[in-house]
Amino acid sequence: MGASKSNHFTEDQNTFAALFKALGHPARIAIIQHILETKSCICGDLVEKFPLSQATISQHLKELKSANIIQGSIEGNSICYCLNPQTLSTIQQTINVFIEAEKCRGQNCC
Amino acid sequence: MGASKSNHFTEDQNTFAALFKALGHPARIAIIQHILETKSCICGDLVEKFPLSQATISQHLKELKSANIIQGSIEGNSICYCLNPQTLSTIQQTINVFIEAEKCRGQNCC
DNA sequence: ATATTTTATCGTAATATTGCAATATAGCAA
DNA sequence: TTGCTATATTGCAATATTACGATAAAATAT
Repeated sequence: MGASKSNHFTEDQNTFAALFKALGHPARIAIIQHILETKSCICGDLVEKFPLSQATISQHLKELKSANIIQGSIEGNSICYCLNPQTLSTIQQTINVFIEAEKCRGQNCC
Repeated sequence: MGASKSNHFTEDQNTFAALFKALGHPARIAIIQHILETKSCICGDLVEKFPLSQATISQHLKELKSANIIQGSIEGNSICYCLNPQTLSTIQQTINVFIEAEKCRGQNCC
């Protein structure tokens, strides 16, 4: 026991959970904010900006990338990561669905 | 090492990460969807609906509650959990800020 | 080719999460 | 009170995540 029983849930439930999970770490939120503030996101910049090792930053970038939240392209001999607007939109829609459903729910019991 | 270095990040970054983290498990997404679909959310219902033990369900409810995503009120000798619209709204706003900033960013490098 | 720079991966340790059985707690019913 | 029902908590095992040093890999520069 201890392993997540993801096979007992729907594909959507697993997909949404994976997206939110990828956002569920302050370093990864900070990385996203850094991408938004500066034009590019080069791993080395983050290493200077945050008190995390290069290996750790690289790992967080990998997680954001495998969740399709960011995408990278080679730029010189470094890599530029950018946000993937489509994935952000998917996350936005998920939250919107929750909020709309909540509005249509009528009187809550609490 | 291994502990999250949350003290090195801003309060906002930690707050947002905590909210997303709470949504980062398929069972917790499923619980939210169940609350939205049915009028009430009583722990026992979830135990019947999902292949998880009562202890596990209770633990997931506790996490959603401590993230302020749901709130509970006593109903007979069971407890009714409802969504907290304010917290959903906070999450929505966070995503919206990301998307707006991305739109204003101009040409991406990737 | 060799050195330099930049990012990725490996190996490992510390900590956190997930899940459940067992038990505790709280409210209701009789 | 005693018993019943519903949820919470505790304790523990299995797995996952976080972090970093060391090293590898890939591209550029000399």
